[in-house]
Amino acid sequence: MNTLSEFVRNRRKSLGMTQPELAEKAGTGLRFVRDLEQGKKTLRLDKVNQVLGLFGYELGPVRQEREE
Amino acid sequence: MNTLSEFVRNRRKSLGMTQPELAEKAGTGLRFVRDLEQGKKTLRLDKVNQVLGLFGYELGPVRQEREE
DNA sequence: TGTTTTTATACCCGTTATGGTATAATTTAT
DNA sequence: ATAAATTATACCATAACGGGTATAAAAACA
Repeated sequence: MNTLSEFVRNRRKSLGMTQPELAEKAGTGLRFVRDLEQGKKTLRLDKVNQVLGLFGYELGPVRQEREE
Repeated sequence: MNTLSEFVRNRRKSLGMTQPELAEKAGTGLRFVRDLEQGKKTLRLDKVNQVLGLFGYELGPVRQEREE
């Protein structure tokens, strides 16, 4: 389904972090981290990259996944 | 450098489309397509995906490129 | 079971992305 | 070279993202 939100949540948990901790380290608001993990589609690119950067990742074009 | 903007521009040109044509097919504004190809960092995720979808792509987490 | 921690939802509000339009700059073609 | 097509830049208006806060729900734990 939504690989991005799942990716963030899995990475965060595998590092033993809470949402507030992730938001603090990424320099974003807590609300944003929650929207991200909830699969909100209208997020801003730079904010998402702030979070992914903590994991050594960033947003880039990938082949479309099958929709659900 | 900015793989996303380069990706869009290359795909668009390889399909022989102009920016207005791409915007029209993607259902976004022309200004957005221009911002995208210019490497604007604060774009909205869903809008970028509207464009990438035309090429069978979408945004997803990828390993970070060297910033240089 | 009850308590604590974590996550989800709801609200207000400042900031800003987007779309549209117009104009300038650049590229391409003749 | 000039002319046409394409792309870049600038401005305005509206919608909505993100931050903050408070509360509710859920999960984790003893």
